[in-house]
Amino acid sequence: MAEKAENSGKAQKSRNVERPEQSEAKAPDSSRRSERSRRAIYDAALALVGEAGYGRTTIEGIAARAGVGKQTIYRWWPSKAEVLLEAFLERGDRAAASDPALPDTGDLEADLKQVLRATVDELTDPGFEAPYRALAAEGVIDPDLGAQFARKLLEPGLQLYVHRLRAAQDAGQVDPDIDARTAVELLVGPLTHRWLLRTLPLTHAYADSLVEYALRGIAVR
Amino acid sequence: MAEKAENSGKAQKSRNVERPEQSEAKAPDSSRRSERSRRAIYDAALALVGEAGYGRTTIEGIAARAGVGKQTIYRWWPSKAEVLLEAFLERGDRAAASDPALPDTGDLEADLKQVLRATVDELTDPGFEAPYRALAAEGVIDPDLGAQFARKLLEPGLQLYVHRLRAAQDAGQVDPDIDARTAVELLVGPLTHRWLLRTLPLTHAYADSLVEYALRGIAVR
Amino acid sequence: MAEKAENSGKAQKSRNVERPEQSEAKAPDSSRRSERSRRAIYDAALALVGEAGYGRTTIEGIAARAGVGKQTIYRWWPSKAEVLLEAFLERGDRAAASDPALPDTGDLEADLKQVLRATVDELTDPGFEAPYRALAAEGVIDPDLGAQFARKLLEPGLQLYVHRLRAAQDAGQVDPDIDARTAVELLVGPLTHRWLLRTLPLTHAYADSLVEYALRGIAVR
Amino acid sequence: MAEKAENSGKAQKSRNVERPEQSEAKAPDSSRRSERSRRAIYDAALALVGEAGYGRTTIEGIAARAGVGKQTIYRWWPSKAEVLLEAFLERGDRAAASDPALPDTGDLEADLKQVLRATVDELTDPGFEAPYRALAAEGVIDPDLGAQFARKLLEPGLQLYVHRLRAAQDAGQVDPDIDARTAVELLVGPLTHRWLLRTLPLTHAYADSLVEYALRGIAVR
DNA sequence: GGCTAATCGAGACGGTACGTCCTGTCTTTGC
DNA sequence: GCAAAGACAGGACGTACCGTCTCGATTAGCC
Repeated sequence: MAEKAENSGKAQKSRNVERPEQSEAKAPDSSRRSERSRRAIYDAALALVGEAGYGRTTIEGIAARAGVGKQTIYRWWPSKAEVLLEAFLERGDRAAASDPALPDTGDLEADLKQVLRATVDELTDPGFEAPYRALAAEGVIDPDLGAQFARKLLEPGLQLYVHRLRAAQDAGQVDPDIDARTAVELLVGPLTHRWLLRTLPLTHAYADSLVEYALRGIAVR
Repeated sequence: MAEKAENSGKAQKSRNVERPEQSEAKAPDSSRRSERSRRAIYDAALALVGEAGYGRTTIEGIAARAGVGKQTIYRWWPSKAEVLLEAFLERGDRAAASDPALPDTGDLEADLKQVLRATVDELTDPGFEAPYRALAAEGVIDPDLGAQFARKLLEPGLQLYVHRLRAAQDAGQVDPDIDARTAVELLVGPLTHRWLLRTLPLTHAYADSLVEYALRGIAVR
Repeated sequence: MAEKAENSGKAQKSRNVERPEQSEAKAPDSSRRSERSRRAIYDAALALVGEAGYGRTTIEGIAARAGVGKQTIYRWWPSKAEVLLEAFLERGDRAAASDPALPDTGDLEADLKQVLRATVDELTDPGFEAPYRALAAEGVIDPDLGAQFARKLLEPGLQLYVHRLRAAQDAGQVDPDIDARTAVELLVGPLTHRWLLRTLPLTHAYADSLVEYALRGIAVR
Repeated sequence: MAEKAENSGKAQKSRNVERPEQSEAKAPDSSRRSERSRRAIYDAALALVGEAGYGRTTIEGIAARAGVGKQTIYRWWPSKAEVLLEAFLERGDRAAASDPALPDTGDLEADLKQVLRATVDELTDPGFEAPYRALAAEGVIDPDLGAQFARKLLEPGLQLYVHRLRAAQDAGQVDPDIDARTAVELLVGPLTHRWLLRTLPLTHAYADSLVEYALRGIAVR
């Protein structure tokens, strides 16, 4: 506990990192930004969250570990959470780029089971879990950050499922009247539910059951 | 964001709220506890979380608003999150007690749609949402609190669904080989997913779709 | 150089250390004040000013050296300068108490020469000089502090001279029409001038000359 | 209070403003110096010290107000105090040049009273007082700056008094055995004392008294 | 009259200290 | 002996400046 001052409301979020040309007040000049510092901050942030947890990770701590002045963090990010989000995206882009699509062997059930099992493994991987949980939790509270979290981190992954299901619909394996997006959530929603809320253990068997039940729900009648 | 010092790990300090008699060091005598202060603290905590958000709610603030010494809070709760959890339980017990079971009209689909729609309404009710989100987020990060959150707040509700589904199985409306618990998560998982992660709006139509898809998945073949 | 934020204008000076009963806003309860911390802060402040100079002495440094939280300093003093002023007074009270009057051997010139020579020695004593200069300089800039400096530190000493001169007037050694106070300043003004402004070295010979010239100026005609 | 980092000691850094040709490292080429910037900096420095006080005047503030880069200040001056000192000298040179000698009507007492009264007026003139006090205070703490302050600002003025007194000695109005320099300090020392240390108000009447007492002290016997 | 080198405005950088806020502990006083 | 009150050591917050460094863009002074 013991959070000090939620920045919600300050709202200079998403300031000008992406659109530096239209700022009204006092935008830093991103063309002169130190790439070295940016990377060092990402590394320090991810490392500290992994070691100490989100709540015990401080901006001062990140700055010190990165060998950077505090102002360099405050200049470019509006909050600790956004530092972590960008750090995560930077890392995630590589992962996403390396495997841009879900497998399609023609056997939808086998493909989905494989992917959901892999997701279970990822969500229980210690190195991945800590910062991801931290971000998710922060997004639960802060609508602004939550929206970014969903859009930048979650949606790209969900769209892969949507494409795979549409392919299955085209192949006549899934009811064409089904909304693919809702069907995707039928799969990943329960998984996320167990992971976030810790109601029951997250296992491969559970992943398999979900695929089976969900596919029955969306099968061609 | 901007939480200061996560209590993660510190939380399992004494836990003598529930078992004050076996404590090792110096348990306060709960028989002399001020009921007046306890209630005032709950009220203040819920009010402040609603007004300022979880992160901007402080123990000092709760104490001041409740007209109570800080030590009175530290004496009886190990963390800000647990104060809020108990405050919520206190309030929720009344709600749960007032309506202890899901409706059973014989029409499973109609019953579930009604309940899920009501859940959607509850999750988007401003007075309810703020502290509930705060607790959920805290539980996402803190395994200890998360376990309590799941056990005390979530499970009782989920069990109502399980009972209703078992009744439907007994009535031959649902495949008897289906695991009722997993089926429940097929319903509430996606709902929770949208609520927590804000991927898409949470609507009655979505609740209806979930019921339809899920029921097809668990229907008698 | 590089002073950061002069407190002039903030003006919550002389808050309630002396009159804790009439405060309007949020006066700390001085009856519960830690004597231990107070003394440690005085010691640390004087030591640091002596070692590093006034400008390089920081509140954080004083707090750290005294083993005290910063807030304990901010709670009781409005500025670094006032900490030092009180530290100095605490020390000075003992000195003043030990020798409450100027010598009176009947020979005014000899008495004054002795006292002024002693003053020269004091003003050039390294341990005494650093904090005294620091306070004087701060008082030069800050009218509020300067007034306190004059009233609490300077005036008591000047009054000793006034009494001695009045005794000399009563003894017929000094023109009774002379204003004793002005005569005192004729003696100590030039001394202070050389010390503060460093125009020329401060020596016993200079002290003697001042006494001679000044006594000629106020002698019985 | 709240000065941040006194530059004491750092001040003798390069001093290449006056001797740019012998520097060891990399002296800036003063022939290419921007006169425009130099004046703008002086103006900004004096204005800010007058408006906000010495402690709240920052190098960044001077640069911003002067429309100048920070480095332009750091390139040519070793400290904030020296900027102010030079700004003052620039202004003072004009004043000194316009009236290079004390009046000599033959009536020493009248001449001195006139000059001391004028000094009193100057020292209480708001526009003059703020930066002059600031410099004096800085010189009280920083020996290096204090020496410059005395040599460049004070001594020229004091020498005018010395010359006038020597003239009076030659005219047989003052004891020829008196040290003129000490006699000058007998006059201006007490005045400065009251001004710097704020013991009592600085008035024309006080100036007159000082002249009278001092002249009696140095009169021909 | 073009070349070149240094100064210029600008401002990002690694730092330090600020003064505030809150933590969790401890002590005093009253009930 | 719990409670209200609040002082305490500690530590992070976000801000303000420090003095250094690095960017183009003038702008000399020398060819």
